[in-house]
Amino acid sequence: MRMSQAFIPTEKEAPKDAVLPSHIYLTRAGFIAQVASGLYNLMPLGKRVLKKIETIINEEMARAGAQEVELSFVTPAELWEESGRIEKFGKELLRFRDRKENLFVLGPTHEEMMVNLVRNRVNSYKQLPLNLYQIKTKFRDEARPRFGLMRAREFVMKDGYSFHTSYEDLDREFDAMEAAYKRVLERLGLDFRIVEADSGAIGGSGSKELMVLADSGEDTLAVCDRCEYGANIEAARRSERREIPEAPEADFNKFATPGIKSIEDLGSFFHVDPYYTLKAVAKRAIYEEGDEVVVFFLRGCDDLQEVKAVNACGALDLVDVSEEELSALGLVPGFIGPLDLDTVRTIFDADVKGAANMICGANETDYHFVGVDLSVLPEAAQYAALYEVKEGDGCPVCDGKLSYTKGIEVGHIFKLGTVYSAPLGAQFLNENGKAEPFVMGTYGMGVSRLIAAVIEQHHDEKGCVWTKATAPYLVNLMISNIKDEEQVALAESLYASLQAAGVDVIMDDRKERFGFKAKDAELVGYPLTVIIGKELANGIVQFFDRAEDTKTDVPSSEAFARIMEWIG
RNA sequence: CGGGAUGUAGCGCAGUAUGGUUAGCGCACCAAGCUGGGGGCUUGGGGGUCGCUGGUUCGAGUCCAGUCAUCCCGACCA
Repeated sequence: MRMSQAFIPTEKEAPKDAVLPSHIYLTRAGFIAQVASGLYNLMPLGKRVLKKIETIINEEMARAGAQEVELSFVTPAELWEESGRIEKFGKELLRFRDRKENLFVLGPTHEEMMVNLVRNRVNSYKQLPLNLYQIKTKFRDEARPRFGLMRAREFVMKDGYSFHTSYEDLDREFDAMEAAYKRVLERLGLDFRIVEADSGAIGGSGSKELMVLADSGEDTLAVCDRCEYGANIEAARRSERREIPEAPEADFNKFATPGIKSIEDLGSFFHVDPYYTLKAVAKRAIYEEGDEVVVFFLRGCDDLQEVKAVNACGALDLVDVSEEELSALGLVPGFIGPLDLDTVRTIFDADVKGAANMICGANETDYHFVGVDLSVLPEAAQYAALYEVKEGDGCPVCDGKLSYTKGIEVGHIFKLGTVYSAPLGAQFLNENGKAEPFVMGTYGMGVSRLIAAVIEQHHDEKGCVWTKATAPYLVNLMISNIKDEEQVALAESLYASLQAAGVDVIMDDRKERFGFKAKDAELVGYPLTVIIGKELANGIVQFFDRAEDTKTDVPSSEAFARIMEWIG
């Protein structure tokens, strides 16, 4: 491409609405242009990057034996009613009627559509397993689109679905997809982590997220400093505690604790480690039908992880409860304890099961119990992991320590089982001629989000720094002075040779000054800019490596060979 | 959906408090010339329903009401 003819509208100033580096630079460098909230046009450079990512995904999917399809973007609402998700997805589903008044939705994800495609077409175990995917525009009417391509309403996603006769076979495919996704991200040149994730209300036995590590990531991850373990904070686990504080000596007793409501105060009042105090967190659990107050108990040194709490009580959501509501249930905020507490549902963190020497609220204003042995709790008490992992906690798989980092979720794979196939009646006949629902897996990857993720991870104060695999053009031939015939001649010759060699090359043949072109090259972020300028008089051109931010002199006669060598 | 802010040329902004010539500035754009290694200079140009609707007024970018849009914080996010 000749830059003099290219549509690459770069801008000196960032749009005032942009906050994230990816949003700022992709806009300034002429990759994307916003149309409305959460809607973006991709300009030529943006489209080229998208295609590169798509190509890599397609190659890895082909290698993994998945087949590409393309499902219609507009999907009949009946399918969503059939699966029951039309309510669940709520306002994120953009609905509309056609001229015959039939209701449709713009697909936010395509489980229903894919199951619908396969059911009644695949009806024998002999036709399984099957892995179908597409790379397609999706639409989710997000309550709050933001961060440019990172959280847009319309976006491009690779979504794959696999169909199996058994959970064992699903496990095999799940692992294969994890490996394939890993290769995709490695090829893109990204620093990432595959982490354990919350499966959400959908359930399923396994769920992993692919996280590109970047400070601007919206997810908090707990990662091990020694091994590969990583998990979304919502699902993170830790090893058994090794250092248990010395236990306070006290017989069971009721103690006056005037005004001592917080764990911190309680600890200093009794001079005990918060480990031996019992924290009570009351929430209102919202169910599909009805709601109730649930009190979660955990050690004072731990904090409640809300997603784990939601899963533990099977609620759709947890909301805060007012002190008045608690009082109405006979609960005394600041003094809530588990003993003889039968007016509300309670759930205990597994770590307090059978704990002794505990201090807990007495369900009476200004009183706590000391020397409590929680083995007195009824057999039927519910225990679950409720704690949130903290930095410094032990890794659950090795001797390492966990620390927090931020990640951008660019992929999510999980084992669906029969969650969709059963309600949608998608079945096959097994070896015994008996009908069974497909066992399914689903594998998503945010393709347009990956464009932003690359820049979040690879940029500096001057602009984008594309990786070799994602760059819109790998090599930029910059003619310093377009009036210099010698410079033009060399550039033209290199341009032709590189094109013939199949290299993605662009030539800056604009009638602009050196500085302008240099700034532009840095902003757009071509991995290699070959500066053909005044040094050519001495037989020298310069290689500007964007990622390394270095300039290297190269004899002009060796330019082509050295470019090919640089590409590798 | 709660809280906050902003809409003036393609982009970034001033002007609005206290209504009053022809609505300004920088960048970008067009023309000519100079310049040619870090977004260069000079001269001359083009480009505006001041988000929209209604109201107050002799007169509204400016005041009032409504409305739409966009962004930020939070809630939400298979």
